[in-house]
Amino acid sequence: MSYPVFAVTVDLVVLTVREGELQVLLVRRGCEPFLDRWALPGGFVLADEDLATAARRELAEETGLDGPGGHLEQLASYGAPERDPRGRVVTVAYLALLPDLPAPTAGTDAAEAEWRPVGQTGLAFDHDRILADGIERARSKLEYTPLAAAFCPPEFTVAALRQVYEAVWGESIDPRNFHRKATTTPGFIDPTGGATEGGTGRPARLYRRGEASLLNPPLLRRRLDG
Amino acid sequence: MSYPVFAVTVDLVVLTVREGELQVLLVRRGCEPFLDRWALPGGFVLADEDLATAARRELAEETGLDGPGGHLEQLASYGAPERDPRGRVVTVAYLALLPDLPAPTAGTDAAEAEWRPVGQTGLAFDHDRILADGIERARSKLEYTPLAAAFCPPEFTVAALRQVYEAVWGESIDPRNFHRKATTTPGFIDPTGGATEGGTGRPARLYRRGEASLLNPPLLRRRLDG
DNA sequence: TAAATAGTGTCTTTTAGACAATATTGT
DNA sequence: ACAATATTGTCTAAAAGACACTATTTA
Repeated sequence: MSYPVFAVTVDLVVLTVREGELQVLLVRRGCEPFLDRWALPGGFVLADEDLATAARRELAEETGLDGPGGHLEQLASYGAPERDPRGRVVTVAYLALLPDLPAPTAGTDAAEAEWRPVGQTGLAFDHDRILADGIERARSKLEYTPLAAAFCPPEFTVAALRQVYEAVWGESIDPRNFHRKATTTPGFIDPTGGATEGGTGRPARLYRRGEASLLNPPLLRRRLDG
Repeated sequence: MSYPVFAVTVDLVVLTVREGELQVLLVRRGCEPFLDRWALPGGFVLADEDLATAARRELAEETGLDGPGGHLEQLASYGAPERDPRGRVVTVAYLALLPDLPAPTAGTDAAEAEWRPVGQTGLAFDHDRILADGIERARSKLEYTPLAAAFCPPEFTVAALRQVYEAVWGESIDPRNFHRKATTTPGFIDPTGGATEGGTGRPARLYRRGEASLLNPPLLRRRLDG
C-alpha cells in the first residue's frame, strides 16, 4: 500500500503569568522558512520518539526546565497542505502552563527566546491560530480543573492563585468570595501550615495544589452570552 | 535539514445512541495488519488534503452520510513509535456524533461495519485508548455544550434529548427538572411549533437545536468525587 | 373511564455574588 | 494609631433537585 509522506513536528504554547498578565514564550526563528520571525518553540519529532516525549524534550531545550510544578498536555494537530513551504508537515501542538521563571534559555534552534503578552500576532506558519487555541484551552481549563496552580510555585497564597485567574481571564474577581471558593472546594488547594512573612499587611497562609483533577462545582467565568 | 518520515492517518470515533445506549461504529479490518480484527474506521490522509477534509471524507465513505445534523471535531493525535507495525504512523483522531441511522454502509476498505455498544475492547492498534478518549470527550461536552442535539434528528422532543443524556452518561435524570432546564436555558433548543402525534400519552412539542455554542449555566452530571 | 406521557408549580438546599466586619501584620 | 492585606460572616439572588400536581392524548 502506498501513501503520502509527511514530516511531523511538535509546537509548544508555553504560557505563564508575569507582571500580572498572561504571557507566552516565543522564539525568533534562526533559519528558513520565516527567518527572523517570531514563532512558537517546537521542532521535528525524532525517528523513535513518542509525541509527548518530543514535546517534553522541546520544552526542556527551549526553557531549560522540565522540573515539576508545571503542566503539559496535548492541544491539537494542524495539517493544512500549505501550512509549511518545505512540504507536507503536520504539527502536534502541546500546551504548557508554567510558574513565572527567571528567564528563558535560548535553545539551539532559536536565536532568541522571550516572554511576550499573549496579544501578539504576526507569528510564523499558522502559529497565530495555534496560540489562540491554546489560550482558549487554558481559559476553559481554569474553570473546570485546579490547573491554575500550575502557574504558581509549589507553595502559594490564595491571593496569588486569584491573580492567576484575573490574568488569564482578564477580569477582576472579588478576593473574599474567591477565598471562600478556593478554600472550600474539595481537592482544590491544601494548606501547608506555613505563611508568608515580611510583606505589608496580614501574612497569608500558604497552600499547595490539591489532588482533585476536576473542580466540582466548577469556577465559572462571567460570560457575555450563552 | 533532514527529518524522519511519517505516514498520517485519520481515525474516527463515530458515536450514536441506539436502543437506549451509546454505540460506536466499528469496522472489521479487510487487510493486514490486524486482519479481521475490529477497529475504528479511518484511513490515510491524501497528498493534498487537510486533516478535517480527510476526516469528513472517511466519515462519508464509511457511513454513507455526510449530511447535516451531526457533529465532527478533532479529538487528539496518537503517535507512539510502535503503534503501527507498518512503520511510523501518526493518527489524528476525530469524534463524530450522529443521530441514529438506518445502518452503516460498509466502506471499500472494510469487510463489515457495525454499531456496537461502547463497552467493547480488544480493538486493533491503540483504538481501545482512542475510543475511551472519545467517549470521555463526548460525556464532557454534553455538560457544557448543546451537542446532545447532534445525536437527535433535526426535530426532536425534550424526552428524546433527555434519553441521549441518560444513554451517554449512563444515569437516569428526572424528566421534570430536565424539561425545565432544557426549555429555559437560552440557546439550547428552540420550539418548532410542531408536536408528535400517534404515540401513547400527551403529544410532545418538537424542538430543534438552538444557536448557543455553550450552555450557561452548564448541565452537570453527578460526580462520585471531585 | 384508566393508562401513559407531557408539562407546570412549589418547596428546600446549594451556590454565587455583593459587601460588612474582623484579624494580623508593618510603619 | 493607621495602612494594608487576609480571612470570616451575612445577606440576597440564582439555580439544582425532590416531587406534587395538572394537561392531553390513546385505549
